[in-house]
Amino acid sequence: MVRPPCCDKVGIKKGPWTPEEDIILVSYIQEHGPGNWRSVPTNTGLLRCSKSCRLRWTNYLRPGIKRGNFTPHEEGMIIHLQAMLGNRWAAIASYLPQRTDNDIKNYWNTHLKKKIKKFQTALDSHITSDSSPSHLISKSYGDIRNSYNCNHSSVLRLNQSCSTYASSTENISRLLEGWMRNSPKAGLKTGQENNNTQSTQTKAEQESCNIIAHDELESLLSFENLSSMSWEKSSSDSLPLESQLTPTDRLNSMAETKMRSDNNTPLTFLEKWLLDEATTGQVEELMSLSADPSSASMF
DNA sequence: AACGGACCCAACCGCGCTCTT
DNA sequence: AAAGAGCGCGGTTGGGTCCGT
Repeated sequence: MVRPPCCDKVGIKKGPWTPEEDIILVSYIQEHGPGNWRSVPTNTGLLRCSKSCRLRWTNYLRPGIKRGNFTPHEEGMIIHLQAMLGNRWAAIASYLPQRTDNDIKNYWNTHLKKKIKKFQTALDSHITSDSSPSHLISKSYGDIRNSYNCNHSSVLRLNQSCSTYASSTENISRLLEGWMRNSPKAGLKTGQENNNTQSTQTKAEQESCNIIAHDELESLLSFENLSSMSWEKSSSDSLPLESQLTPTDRLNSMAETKMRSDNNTPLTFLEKWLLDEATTGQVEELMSLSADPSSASMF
């Protein structure tokens, strides 16, 4: 079936979205809700194809999106889910409701892939010289679990507090803020400003965060390489179906799953892992653990 | 200050799936 | 059952920014 790309039509605009376009799109979606993308350009007068509108909404304007500054916990989740699911970014993103698949994909391609490659090289050379003591492996496993528990808790909090359109208003106000500055590059700046608004971290702080993340990554991957293979398949087998759910559906599903677990109904290993909140209180301990170079380094 | 390469990310492209007619 | 339309997903790219020289 050969179809001309919708964006090839004459009069369809390409390139970066302007704040004006963003406001039009957000206003329209606030009024009519997301969906029926075909009608969006027609009804709004936007010179964009439906696909472009959908992408702009889902990857940028949608409420509740967190941009930049991936936490070590998020990194851990992405790395592990990627190992289980492969490059199924939408499925991975469904476990991180605040993140878009595009964001995760970009982060993977620009940061994590390199880190893993670098680490793999180090691991290869390490394996040839020495083997990892088992107590360190199990400690590492505990770290990852805590990491997930922390993230899961925050996800649940997000779900409880997330008010879709209130948050969208916040997006618009941020857009307007950028627009009012009337910069010649306002359209391109918006994203950066959103980033900056949400993050007060300095470059140095981000760097130090990256170091922590890398330490955690190392312990994570040591587990990945040495301990996870046996359950990987059974876990992933159950995931594709779940991945079709929206983040909200998933959270509800996870809550239900937790209830099932209370009734001793079998869970997948991943579900158990994600939902076991018995050690949630150890999150702070984990954070100090992650920041402590002596505890993070296995080598 | 100027330049060039590296990096990052928003946006686009193309494929495949699902739903409708 | 077949064709077309709409949508979602993953891969890729263009251009802006950062950073070292």
